[in-house]
Parts: sequence; structure tokens; C-alpha cells
Amino acid sequence: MKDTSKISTAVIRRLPRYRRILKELKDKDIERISSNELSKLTGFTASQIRQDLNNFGGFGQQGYGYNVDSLYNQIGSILGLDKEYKMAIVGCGNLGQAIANYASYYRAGFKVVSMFDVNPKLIGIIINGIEIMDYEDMEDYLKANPVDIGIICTNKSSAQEVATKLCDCGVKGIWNFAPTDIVVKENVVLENVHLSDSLNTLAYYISNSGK
Amino acid sequence: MKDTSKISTAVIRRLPRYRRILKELKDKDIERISSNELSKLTGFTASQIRQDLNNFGGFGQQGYGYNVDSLYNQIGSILGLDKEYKMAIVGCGNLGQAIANYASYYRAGFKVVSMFDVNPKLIGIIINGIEIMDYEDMEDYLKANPVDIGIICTNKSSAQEVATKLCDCGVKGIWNFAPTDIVVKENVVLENVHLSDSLNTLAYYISNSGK
DNA sequence: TAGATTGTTAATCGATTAACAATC
DNA sequence: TAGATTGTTAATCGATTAACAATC
Repeated sequence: MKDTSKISTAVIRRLPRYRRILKELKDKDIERISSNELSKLTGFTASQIRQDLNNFGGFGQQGYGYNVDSLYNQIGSILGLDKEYKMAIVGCGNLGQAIANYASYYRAGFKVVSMFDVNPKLIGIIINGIEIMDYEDMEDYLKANPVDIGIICTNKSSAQEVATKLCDCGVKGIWNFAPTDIVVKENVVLENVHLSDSLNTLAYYISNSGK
Repeated sequence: MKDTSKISTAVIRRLPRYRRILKELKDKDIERISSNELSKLTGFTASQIRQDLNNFGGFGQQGYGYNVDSLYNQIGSILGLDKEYKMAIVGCGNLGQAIANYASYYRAGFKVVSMFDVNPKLIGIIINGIEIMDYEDMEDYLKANPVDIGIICTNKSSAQEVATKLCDCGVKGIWNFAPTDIVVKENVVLENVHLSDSLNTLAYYISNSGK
């Protein structure tokens, strides 16, 4: 296996997609698959698929292809999905609540364990078994009950302050849904979901399609 | 200006980010900016910024830089944000409701005009001024009241069927939040927001950080 | 005018694709 | 064994960066 720190983000971002397709094959009780067939299903070239996988090890067998179940598990393990992640949601409007209900059911390994908001109307409400707490108490609470991932579902103006506080509370990663660029402490991983950027990109391709 | 069909997706996906930063500068009443300063704010190199912008035309001025307000508007126009987009949401759980409240306030140009669900408990509810309608009636309704963008917030198993129906109703683009790959009719633009993929990527970097 | 900074060409770098020997 | 398909090296392609003449 190569030094994983040298593997490009493009490769990493393809892995969840491979895994998703493998899951579907697994559910259809398909045992083996060739890079060529996987190419048809994913839209990536067979060559690229083999290159990508060989960054992490030789998971296939000449003349046979890849074992679906085994490759599915290997990719899960590469992605770190055999571990458990505790998560805290900050900002419990519709989006925060959607995530609270969503995240846990897609991947058993991701558990929302605490939720925070400043709005007195939301504090005390129970979402998916978790009571929304006062944001004021977040620092104390998270220092006593640490989480791995902080999820920012606040508005733009609060996002940086929340991010800084989450970093101080020792999160390992931040999943940011606020439509702004935030800065995090060294060694904290940042993953942005900029919905407005995504919608803008869609608008571009709509207004330029057929040209 | 180059043939826009030859401009890579990577370039297009940087445009919303440039625009976001320019908006902040505009709000601070900053009039001009050089590619070098923009580089510091965006994290992209000055060279790349100039290259990107020159795909669409020479918006700068030697010795001066770029006029913030004008560049902001130009990028908006390139992205097609000077038009209006009517949108329909299919699947009105937390996520669908979050989008209904979200999309409209980020960009005045994106208007949610109809919402559909199969759940009788949701049908009739009013979200942000829009009454949720029965999914059964979607086809008839959208043929009489067409939209530009269909937003899929259903679960995985319904996503493809919904996508096909939206295509039949003449949408120009689909914004897909269901965690699955869907196929759309030719000339319909597809933009995926795979939240589970995003979270998996975050997990990878967390479990490989510090190595 | 002198200084600054763009627009654009050329050089570099990295990612994707092609090809094929290794081998199951 | 013969056929299939990987793992891996080499070739290609495209995107990013560097450099600098043009020019405000």
C-alpha cells in the first residue's frame, strides 16, 4: 500500500461511490465483479477503478475480478467506516433536524449524541431521541462528553464562532452546512456542503445547456 | 470568450466560491481587488483565478485589478443567476422542508413553487407559503404549472421513479438529495448532493489524520 | 512616466487512460 | 491448459502554475 497521505482527494471521493454500487450488487447476491462491469455501473473507466483500488492494495484476482462482499468491506475499512463516530449538531432548524434524522439511518457508525441551539423555542425539544440543549452550555457539555464530529447547521454569521468553539472542544472533524468558508484548527478536518454553490452550479448548466 | 462547452467542471465549481467572497468584499464596501488578494481569500492561486476568469472574458484592468461589484455581477450572469428558476420539491420530510425554507432565502432567483409527498400526514401542510400536494397529482399539476428544477428529497428507492416523472414533466434540471445514482433524460441537467458520500469522505480524513 | 497588475503563452505537474506482462 | 482479468508501467491528456509582455 502506498503512503495514504499522497493519495489525491479525487480518488478518495470516488470510494464512497464504488462502495454504494457494491452494496447494491451485494443486495442482489452478486458475488464477483470485474473492473469492466464496475466501469459500466459507475461511469468511471475500468483502468481508473483498478488504479484507484491499487492505491490501497491488490483486492482483486487475475482472471476472476473482485469479490463483491470482500471489496465492499475493504473500502468501508479504508474509509474508516468500521469505527464509530459521535456527532454533535449545532443549529437545530429544519436542516439540523433533517441531519439528526438522516445521518443515523444511513450509516450505523455515525451517531448524533447531542444537539445545541440558541433559540429558546427549540431548547428542550427531543429529536430522534436527543434533547436540544442551550448553545450556552455547549462548551461545558462537550468537554465532559466529547464528540468526534461537529455539524454546523447555523446561519452564515455564527458559523465561524461555532467552528472555533467546536475545535476548542476537541472535535476531530467539522461537517459544515453554513454557506460560508470557515477556518479550523490544525489537524481538524473540514468537510463543506455548500448547498448554495451546488444550486449555482446547477443553474449554470441549465442556462448553458443546448449551447 | 471561449466556447463555454469546453470549460471544465472544475472551473465552473470555483465560480460560486469567487462570487461568495466578492459578495463579502462588496458588503465591506471594498471597490477593487487584485488576483493576488483574491488568492489569499479563496485559497486558489492568483494565476488560476486569472485563468478561470479569462475563460469568460477580460474582466480586469492592468495595473488596477478587478472591480468588485462588476466582477460579482459578471460571475452571477455567467452562472445564470440573473434569471428566475421555479422549483418543485418532491419528498417533504425534514430535508425537503429544510430546502423549502433554505433555497429561497439564499438566492432570490430560486423560488420553490410546489411541493409533493405521498404521506397523507404531510399533504395539506403549508411550508413557507406552499401547500404540500399529493404526489399522485404531481404529473398533472406540473404539466399545467411547469417548473425549471425538480428537487428530489425522497428515499433511495423512490428516487429514480420520481426523476423519470420529473423529466417527463419537462424540468430542465434535477437537484438530487437521495443517496443513489439516478439517470435522467438527455438535456436534463443532474446535480447530486450525496450527503452520505460527503460524510464518508470526512470519516476517511478523520481516521487517517495525523498519519 | 513608473508601478502595478492583468491577459496570455509556455512549462510543469498530476491525473487519467492505454497497454500488456503476470497470473489466477 | 486456455481464457480472463488483474496489477502495474508507460503514454497521453488536461489542469495548474510560472513567467512575462502588454497596458492601464
